[in-house]
Amino acid sequence: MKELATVYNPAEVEDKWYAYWVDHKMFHSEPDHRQPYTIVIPPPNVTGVLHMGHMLNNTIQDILVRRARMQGFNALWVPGTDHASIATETKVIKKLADQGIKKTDLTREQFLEHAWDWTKTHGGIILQQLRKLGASCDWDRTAFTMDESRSKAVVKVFCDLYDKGLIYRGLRMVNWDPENRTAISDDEVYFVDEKSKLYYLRYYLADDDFTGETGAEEEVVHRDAQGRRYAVVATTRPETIMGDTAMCINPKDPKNTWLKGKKVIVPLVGRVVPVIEDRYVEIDFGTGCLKVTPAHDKNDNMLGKKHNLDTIDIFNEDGTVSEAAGMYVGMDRFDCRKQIALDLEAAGLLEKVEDYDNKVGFSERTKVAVEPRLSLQWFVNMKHFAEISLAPVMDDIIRFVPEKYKTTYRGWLEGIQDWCISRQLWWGHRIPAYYYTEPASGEEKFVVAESAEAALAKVQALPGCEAFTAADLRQDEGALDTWFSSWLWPITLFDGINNPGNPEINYYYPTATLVTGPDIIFFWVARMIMAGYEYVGKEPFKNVYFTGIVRDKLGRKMSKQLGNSPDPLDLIATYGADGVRMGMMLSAPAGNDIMFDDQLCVQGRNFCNKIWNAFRLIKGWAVDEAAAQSDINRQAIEWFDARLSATIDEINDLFDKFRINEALMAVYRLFWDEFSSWYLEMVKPAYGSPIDRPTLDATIDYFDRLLRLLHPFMPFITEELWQHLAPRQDGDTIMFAAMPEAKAADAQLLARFELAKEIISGVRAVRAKKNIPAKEALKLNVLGQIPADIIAIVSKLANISEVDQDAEKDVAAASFMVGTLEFNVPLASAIDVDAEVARLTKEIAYLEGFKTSVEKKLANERFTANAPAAVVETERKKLSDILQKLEANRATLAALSK
RNA sequence: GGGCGCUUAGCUCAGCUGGUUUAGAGCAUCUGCCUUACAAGCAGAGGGUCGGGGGUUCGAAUCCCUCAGCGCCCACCA
Repeated sequence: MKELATVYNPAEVEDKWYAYWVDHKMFHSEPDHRQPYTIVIPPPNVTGVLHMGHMLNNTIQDILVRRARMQGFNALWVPGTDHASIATETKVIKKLADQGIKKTDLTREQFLEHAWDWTKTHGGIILQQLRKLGASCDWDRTAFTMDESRSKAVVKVFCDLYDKGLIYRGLRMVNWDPENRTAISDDEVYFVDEKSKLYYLRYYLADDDFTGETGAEEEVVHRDAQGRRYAVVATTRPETIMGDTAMCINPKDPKNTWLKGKKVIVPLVGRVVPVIEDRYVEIDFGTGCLKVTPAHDKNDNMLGKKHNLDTIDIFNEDGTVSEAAGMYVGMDRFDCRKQIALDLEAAGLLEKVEDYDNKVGFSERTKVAVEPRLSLQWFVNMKHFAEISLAPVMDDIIRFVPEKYKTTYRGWLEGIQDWCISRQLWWGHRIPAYYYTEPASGEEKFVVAESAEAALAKVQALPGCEAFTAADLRQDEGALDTWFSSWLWPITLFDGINNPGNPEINYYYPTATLVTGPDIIFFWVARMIMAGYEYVGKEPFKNVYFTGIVRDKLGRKMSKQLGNSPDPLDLIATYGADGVRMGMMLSAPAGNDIMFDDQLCVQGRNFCNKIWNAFRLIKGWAVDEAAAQSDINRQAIEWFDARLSATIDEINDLFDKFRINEALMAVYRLFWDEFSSWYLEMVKPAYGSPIDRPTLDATIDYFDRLLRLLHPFMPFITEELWQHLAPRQDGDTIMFAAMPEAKAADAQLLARFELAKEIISGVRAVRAKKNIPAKEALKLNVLGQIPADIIAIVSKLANISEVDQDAEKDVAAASFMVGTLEFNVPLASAIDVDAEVARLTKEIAYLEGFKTSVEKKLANERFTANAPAAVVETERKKLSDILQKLEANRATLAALSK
């Protein structure tokens, strides 16, 4: 290896090693005799670009999969993309609009051609970006939710569920997105608090039979100047009055009793509608009168069904007013609201307008206000699926990390609604339902089949339909919800639907861990569990690790509008992929949002540099084959061996708990503090001197093991250094080097070294305080005894020329204590008596306070009687230690004061 | 409206089946060092009484109640 720069340059190594891994197919997996460890990527939108959320998510997956690979598992991480029906279709429509093309001007085939073009142009960019991050995906297996294999499976599942009676078609109130002109599921709607208006409208009594006599009802009846009676209805949506087919009151509402059995006139529209009674109406809201528009409100629809009301759909698919409304035809719903308010006002039918805070549902994709709309859609009956998917999560067969999401999951399953899976979109899996006209009745009927041919065969088998041709069948125009393909992802990646029980699905399924955000726990996680049990009979994954949301350091969600989201590729260019990965992981406990700050990447980059320089040091050592190993070196090796084992235990435990950020911190400290600051300083030969062979070999071995521990977190720098640490051959890689395992660590040995470290720090503190250069050797007096086998190490690292055990107190010396042991450092210059006195006085005051609290505790009979013996014993030990320390400090103080 | 979670050093977080020397880590800060691995560094130091209040207990950051603030999820009040 050539001369190494003092600063690590990631740009020089990252692409090189990624290409090496790919060229050697090191990410590729085939079933074999080893235990599998499978991760399926949450497929990003095919036309998406990498954002910080992906960075976090994929870094975690890569860490898990690389670690498993090194632990001897047959690790596989399958990549792929999602066709993202609505999102992609929206983008394509927008792009076409820029070219002056309207979707409605195109045929389905023409539109799909544009969509595929778009997909091919922008598709997979994100997968290229993942390579920069170091993602060790098996690219040979890259899948797409709309490729042939996945599409076939989706259709097969649809037909299967239909045959099982779990999919049905029905006229239902759905959430309608007028922008994309499609139904969307409940989960794709988000609610926003809006300052809106509450309009109070007059509904005059039809056939007012008022005789002029006033009765008890007088005070609650509204009359206009002519004495005509009317009811007042409060609504936020006056534009829907054309769809009113009733007015509803609560039968127990005393102030509206006079309306019972009456008919009222819908303002402006002039339609006479009945007053119905239903307990659903809140007496205290508004006037207690509710206008009922069965076509445009979920609850009104429920009322309509219950009371047999007409349903008048007054909106077109795009949210404009329809012919059926009879007025304002063609006007946009929101323009109509403004206009109708003006017209009502002019007609004297608007009582008043109040400010009102309410929630409005918006389409997640198009950000357009959702319109409740009655339409024929396809649904999955979820009751069955809820039943098969609850227990495995509650019983931890599928483990959720963090656990709190089990509650969320249960809550959703318990209140589950049928899943609307049809979308009036073209980009997606087309619904395999085929319509035909039944000759006998002239009614439209349909069959569900996996192909047009199969559908035709089915129809031809029906009486009177024998002569049907393909031209007599018309396939459903709609497509399926994207999640209807995603929920099969862990199965279809191994062809488990088309080819059940094949060797791949048997081997790789169930997968190990799913890493995803809690925002799609219902959309995706829950449904994969359902599909897993339905189609494989087994859980799709054993663990689900929910990541948090990546926020900026001010806690704001990263967004394009705010411009607070860094470009991941820029970050990688600046800090290196390893540095960025580390920055992401340093503050990412499972399920907690992470406050991302470039500073974290700086820390990651600095750590790379630290590793780099430790390597430079070791590689720079000359070896003396004949030299004997010193005691210091032998002890340092023994100690680090124990230290390493203890940390490996800790790391394993942390990984079991998915506390990955803490595992990283443990390796970080192991490398930086224990290895670099302590171990290397212990064995480092004097400048220009060679090192002995056994120590060099041991050090290289430790470095190798540390690189392996670090590799899942920082794949590039570890591969680079591992390659140069020892002679390697083409095809060698740290990726498959075994993850170091722990041996039993000698606790006493570790304790002895902790004491040595504290003594060394004590001496260094004296130096710092007295401004004594490190080069100047000092003498150390121990007022007692320290283990003989740490003397040499203390001497080397603290630059001590002589250690005097059982020494007498030296008043002129600087002193410090480690535990109850006192140390004196004789100084050439006089010590600062005033400063020492002040220090000791402070220390004594502290110990006195401490002593009092412990004594109080021990004097309490109820404490000594009730507390466990061990606890009382530690309190006694505490007290005796305090007394010893007090005595030592007091003696020093007394001597100084003489 | 219901449910869940959070509030510990300047920042981000551990600790919370109550007791392990009157709370730990990383970063940041301060002081001194360009000591031939690393100034993207080395050595040393300071800093919190655990959101407020009440309770249980011999003993509480750790359990209970309550108040306040923050966040998330679910829900058909027009």
